Amino acid sequence: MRDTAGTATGLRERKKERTREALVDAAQELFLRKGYDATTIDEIVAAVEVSRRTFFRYFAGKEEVALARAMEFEALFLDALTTRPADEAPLTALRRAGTEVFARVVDEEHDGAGQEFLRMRRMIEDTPVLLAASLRNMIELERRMAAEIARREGLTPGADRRPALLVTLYHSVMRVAMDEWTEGGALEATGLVRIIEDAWDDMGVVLTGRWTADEIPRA
Amino acid sequence: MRDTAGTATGLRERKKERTREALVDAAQELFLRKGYDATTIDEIVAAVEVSRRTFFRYFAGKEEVALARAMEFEALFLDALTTRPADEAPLTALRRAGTEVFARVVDEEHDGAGQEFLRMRRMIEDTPVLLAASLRNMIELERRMAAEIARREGLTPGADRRPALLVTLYHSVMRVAMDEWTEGGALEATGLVRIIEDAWDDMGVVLTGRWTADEIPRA
DNA sequence: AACGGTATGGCACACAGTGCCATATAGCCA
DNA sequence: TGGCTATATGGCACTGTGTGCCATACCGTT
Repeated sequence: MRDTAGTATGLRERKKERTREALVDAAQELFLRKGYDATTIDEIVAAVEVSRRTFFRYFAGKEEVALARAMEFEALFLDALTTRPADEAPLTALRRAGTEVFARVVDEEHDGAGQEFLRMRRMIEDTPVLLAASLRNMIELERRMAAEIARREGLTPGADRRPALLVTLYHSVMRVAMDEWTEGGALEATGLVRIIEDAWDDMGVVLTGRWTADEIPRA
Repeated sequence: MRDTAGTATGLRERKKERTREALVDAAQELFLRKGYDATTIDEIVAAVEVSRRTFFRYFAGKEEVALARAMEFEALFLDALTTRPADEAPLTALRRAGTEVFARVVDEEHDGAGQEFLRMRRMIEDTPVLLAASLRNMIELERRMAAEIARREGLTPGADRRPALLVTLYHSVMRVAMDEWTEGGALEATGLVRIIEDAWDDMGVVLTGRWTADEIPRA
């Protein structure tokens, strides 16, 4: 998940990139070992030998450094969606972009990346302020994805609510599936794939099946 | 939306309740007038003539006092769901509980309650930290609602994922509908009802219609 | 080699939030 | 009525986050 922006050009740029990565890595290590709240910014900057003031020039706050990797993931996801073939149906493009990026981040990279990914997710989920911020990021990602779906379908941005509904539906299913997967402590990606497919089937049943009352009720 | 917990018994209890209400009201007035970030806790407690230390005995922080009314609303919603007739289908119970509580809070009460409700929603949506916290509250509400749905359907709590999917689907549709309603600046509840129904129809199309690729894709 | 833009460091400060202890007061019992 | 006890409150000191301001060091360029 490193070097997302590609190779830096100047010496200054490279140093900045290294400092930023060092801060994220040191912060994550501390967060996972001591917990988010128990970790102070002073400890993070001490580990990287950077001043406190400099930290705030790289990140707006503690939240941002904690969610840095997650935000990179979201950026990759959005990129993958943008580069999906135009003839794919919206939901198909969404799902394939998701699995594509997920596989690239978790399976690939150095071993243990999947483990760290899962541990970070657990920590975020267990830290109220991080959970809140990550949900806010999700909403923002949904907005951008909906805009992209609208673009690729040739719809005028705010006129059709279907892109927004599709994207939020996708994230809803994914969240329920991820919760179930995480809760089960399962680590194998194949288990997650199965859960996701079952969840989509269940969602179909929930919205259209007899379980809701033979039809979508009119209030 | 006041006196949610019913009439207080002792003199002490009543005074506490009055202090709490005064703090919420003063805070909301300041937040709406000056903005959330620009309002300090010192200003809030000065308006109610209470010490800073006391404030933190009523609320865990600034966020909590800002979202106090929203949390009361959520509690009412959950209550309404719990008292819905058992023969209603889950989604029907959910939608009727929602409209019921919404009508009670916005239409009823003193005039202008709808206006204030809308202004607070806008402020929360425009204040990053409040938006984040309110989304976290939503997730928590979803959990409790899913548990209630599971209970009324006689399902073993963690075994079936349909309650979770149904509840998150409901909130997804409502969020898209509310966004659209708020954005349009519409104030009439009838407009919202129409948007909600249309959104449900669109969601049906999105999940099952040809727009997604003639079927739910298999990854 | 000198210059200009930029990254950094070191304050000082405002504000949120917490722990501790002293004081005041409601509720209760003799 | 008078006193006792539990509880609510206020005051204070302290930690930690986040920001504005200015001096300094360094990269990149001419």
